[in-house]
Amino acid sequence: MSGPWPRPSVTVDLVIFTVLEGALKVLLIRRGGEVCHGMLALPGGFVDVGDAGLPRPPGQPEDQGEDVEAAALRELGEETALDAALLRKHRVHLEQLYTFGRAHRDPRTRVITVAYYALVPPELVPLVQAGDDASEAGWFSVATEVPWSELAFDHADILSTGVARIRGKLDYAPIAFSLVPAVFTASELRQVHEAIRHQKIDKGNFRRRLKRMREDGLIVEVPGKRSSTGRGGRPATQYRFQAQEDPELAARPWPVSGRSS
Amino acid sequence: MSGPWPRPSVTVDLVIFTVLEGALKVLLIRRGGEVCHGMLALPGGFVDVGDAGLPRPPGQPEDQGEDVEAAALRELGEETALDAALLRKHRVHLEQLYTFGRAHRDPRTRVITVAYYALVPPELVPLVQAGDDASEAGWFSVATEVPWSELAFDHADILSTGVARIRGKLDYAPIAFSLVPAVFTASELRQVHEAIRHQKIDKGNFRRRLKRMREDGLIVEVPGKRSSTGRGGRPATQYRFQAQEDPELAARPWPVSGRSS
DNA sequence: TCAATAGTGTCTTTCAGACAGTATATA
DNA sequence: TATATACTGTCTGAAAGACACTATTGA
Repeated sequence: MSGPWPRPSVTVDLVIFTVLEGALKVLLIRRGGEVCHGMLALPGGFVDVGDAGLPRPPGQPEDQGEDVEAAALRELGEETALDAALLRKHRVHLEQLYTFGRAHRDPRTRVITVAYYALVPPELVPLVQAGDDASEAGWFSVATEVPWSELAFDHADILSTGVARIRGKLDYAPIAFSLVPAVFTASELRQVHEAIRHQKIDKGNFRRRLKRMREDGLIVEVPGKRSSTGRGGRPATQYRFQAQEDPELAARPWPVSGRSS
Repeated sequence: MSGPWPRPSVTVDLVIFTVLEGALKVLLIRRGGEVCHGMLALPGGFVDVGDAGLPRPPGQPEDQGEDVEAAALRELGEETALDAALLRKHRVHLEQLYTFGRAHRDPRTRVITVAYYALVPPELVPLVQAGDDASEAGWFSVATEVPWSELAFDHADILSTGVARIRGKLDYAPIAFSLVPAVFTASELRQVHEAIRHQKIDKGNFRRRLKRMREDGLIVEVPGKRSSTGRGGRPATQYRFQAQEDPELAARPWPVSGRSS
């Protein structure tokens, strides 16, 4: 029922975001392969599925390879040249975005891709070595620099979906905290919101939200003040994100009914 | 780079919801296969990928099979015994949920599954023939009847994700309209909201939301009144959902910069 | 008449947007 | 001093929750 049947290739593609100079940016690499040669593309690669579906001696169990999530994490490390410890330490956020499975989205062979997005804090950006092959690539401002019509395959769709996703979640999920330094000021957090929404936000109103976050224990004040810009002005209070226990862990929609036997 | 490599199997699994007797229900089928025999499972099946990855005469193009989305739609038709025309006519909602790609989630071979959820209006439920093989199966109340520990594979995770998704989208997406008859009363729509959220909603406050929907052109009044229950009481005003042009069609996050050449 | 359902109105709280004003730093 | 940034307060309106009330049907 599942052995000798034809199977698709499965890849992961990554929409890696950061915020630099007040602008939302995405990491793109220059393609070298046969197809879409020279175009810009999202980083990605094949999911390691071991020897799945290949003939093997009877009795030997199949090596099923890595989780799709693990493949995304591995690719993130490879494409940015950041090791797993750094990614963890700086709480780089990685989340599944959508699966793109149109036939012929890759003309060579059937490829289904599971897209993820990642949020890289600006402090890590100088360490990122985009693309092992060191070809022309790097961070592109989503608003002004991404050459939408020059993106390979359906990567423009994937990128659009990624931007829409972080915009949609910005107001109710801790998206922005993954795009500021570990210790941040109100202005820095606001500028990240402005970059993602691509519009100005009222200072006073944003402070009110910050105040609620503090009351809710979502952020805590950090001793010491710091000028956000360095170019003068009154120094700002600093904050730190206070990670909550993951609400998804308690996620069985209703009490388990259990087996009566 | 993509020919002779091992590939995973890819399936679609469906979380098919309806609301019956004031309760959110999901369609489960009794498994007959070798693995997880006798357990309950979400309906699903393999994505047709043509002859992808198989050896073929040089020069002959690969048959890449069907889109993943098309596979989900096809499975929905097969598992419910509803034809495509009926699904369209009754605006059955089908949307990608999440992709589950843990290694060993199926012990036989590496299987990555793209989960979709579907919303079936109650008027269609009597026509649904659950499972071609006609084994014991059917609609289970998510709150009281689903035997979570007896679900095959990781289908409990998939179902949980589906319930969480429609709950999260209930207040800002037209989820509920796909779970009432084409012409509905305020009470009927409210009961669908109550079933999904699994708690009572104040009549008056819900009416206020309905009023706004009418002002926004989201719903329109239908002439004629009808008692919701049939057991007496004052007859209710009827409404009809007014489909909007899909906002996702205008979705390029920023103006296309275009090629300068 | 009662029971059941439909529908209205009001009070309160929360929160966002707009905007004016004050406070503290550097040059 | 001027300028830049940080921070506070106030007015308004939109919307949700709680709850009391009236209206119209069938039995």
